Amino acid sequence: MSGKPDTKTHILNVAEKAVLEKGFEATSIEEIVAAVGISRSGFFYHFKDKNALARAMLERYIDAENALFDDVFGRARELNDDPLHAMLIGLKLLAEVLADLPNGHPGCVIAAAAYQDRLFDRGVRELNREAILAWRARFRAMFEEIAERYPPAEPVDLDALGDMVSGVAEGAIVLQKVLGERETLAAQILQLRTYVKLLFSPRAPVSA
Amino acid sequence: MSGKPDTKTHILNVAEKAVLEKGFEATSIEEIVAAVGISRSGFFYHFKDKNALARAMLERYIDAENALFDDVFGRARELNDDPLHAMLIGLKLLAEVLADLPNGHPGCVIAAAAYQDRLFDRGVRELNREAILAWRARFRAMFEEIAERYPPAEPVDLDALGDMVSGVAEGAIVLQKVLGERETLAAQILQLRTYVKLLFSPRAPVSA
DNA sequence: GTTCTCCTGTACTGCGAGTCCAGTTGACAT
DNA sequence: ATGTCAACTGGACTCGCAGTACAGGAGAAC
Repeated sequence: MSGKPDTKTHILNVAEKAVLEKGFEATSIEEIVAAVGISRSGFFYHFKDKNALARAMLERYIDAENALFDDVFGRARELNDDPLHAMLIGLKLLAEVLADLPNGHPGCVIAAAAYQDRLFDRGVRELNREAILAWRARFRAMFEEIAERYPPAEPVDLDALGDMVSGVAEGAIVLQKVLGERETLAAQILQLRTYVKLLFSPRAPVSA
Repeated sequence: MSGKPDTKTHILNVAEKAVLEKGFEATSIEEIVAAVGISRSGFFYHFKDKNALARAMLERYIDAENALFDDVFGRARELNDDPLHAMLIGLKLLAEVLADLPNGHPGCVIAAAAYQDRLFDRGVRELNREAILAWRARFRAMFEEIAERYPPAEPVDLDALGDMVSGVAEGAIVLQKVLGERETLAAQILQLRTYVKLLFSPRAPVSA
């Protein structure tokens, strides 16, 4: 396919890689344009400033994550129409996909932005917020459907449960980055899967 | 007590607050010394460079977290000698402590460092790594003791379960920062508590 | 052959990190 | 009283990077 991505996409590719490796501030425009093979002026032609770059990166990242979730949980639902089983399959697929990434998940642009807050304008922060809320809503809806059919073993706040998917992933990415391990993210997703399984699987207490 | 912390501590206090609000790079030495009321030269008298500041902040943060865990899980164990119940009490206490922080948890220096990697030298990264591994070991040991007495309902990787405590906390802090909510961190810790409860509580399948 | 998009090149401002170093101030020691 | 040491101040400097300004070029599209 694309032997040549357009320059703007090329910049985003290079920038994303560098930012996830080193942090946003630590990535200079100088090195980005060197890697892309354009001039500094060329960069500023495409992006007003670094803030615009951050915004574009975030938008792209959020879209990609949404597409990944659509794909994984869509496929899972096709495999099994039961909402609980679909969720469990989806989480397993997700863990597999994340484990198969060549160098482990590179990190989350959302968290990167969260920890370098002041660099970004309100728009960027708002974008970030909306993405997290959308994921909460997405997973909450899925858990609601499950909870209707399978009463949870413990009382549970479905918003918190929805947040847990993004939260566990974010946290695991941090751990993975710090530890330099490749398996951590998948392992944590599988822990979450076990939780969901236990929470919604039919069972009876051992004692009356 | 301390009407006057010494200057070095004062710098660390001011810097930690600023860094967690804005990110490390976005915090200038200029504004730190202005807030502390010393000169730039005064700053460099105490810290060789910003890296030294980061290292000192990390060390302090890790020590404080360890002290918090010692306190919370120590108290929990005093309240109940059963390892599972102590863990459940400890997680509840932890959620309460974190929820009671005035402005929510300010963020995690570990994650902040993880996402601004290149700024720091190997020593800082190693420090970070050791802290995460120490927490893994700490919680793993607690879960091992629990698993001996209460066979887990699902096969579980105890390292991953140990990591989950720091991981869920890290992830929740990110969510909380992005969402601007105060309850997220406590809610996520309570989700983890529910997972632990379900995983280790005695039960029997509903059908033969 | 004009116009538009996508650049290049140069030259500039301004900020913040980090260095160097000379000098000050107050406490404490002898 | 004298010396000395830790904890600073102040000023001057270098360097790297973000961002601005603007003039101009190369190629496709009409």
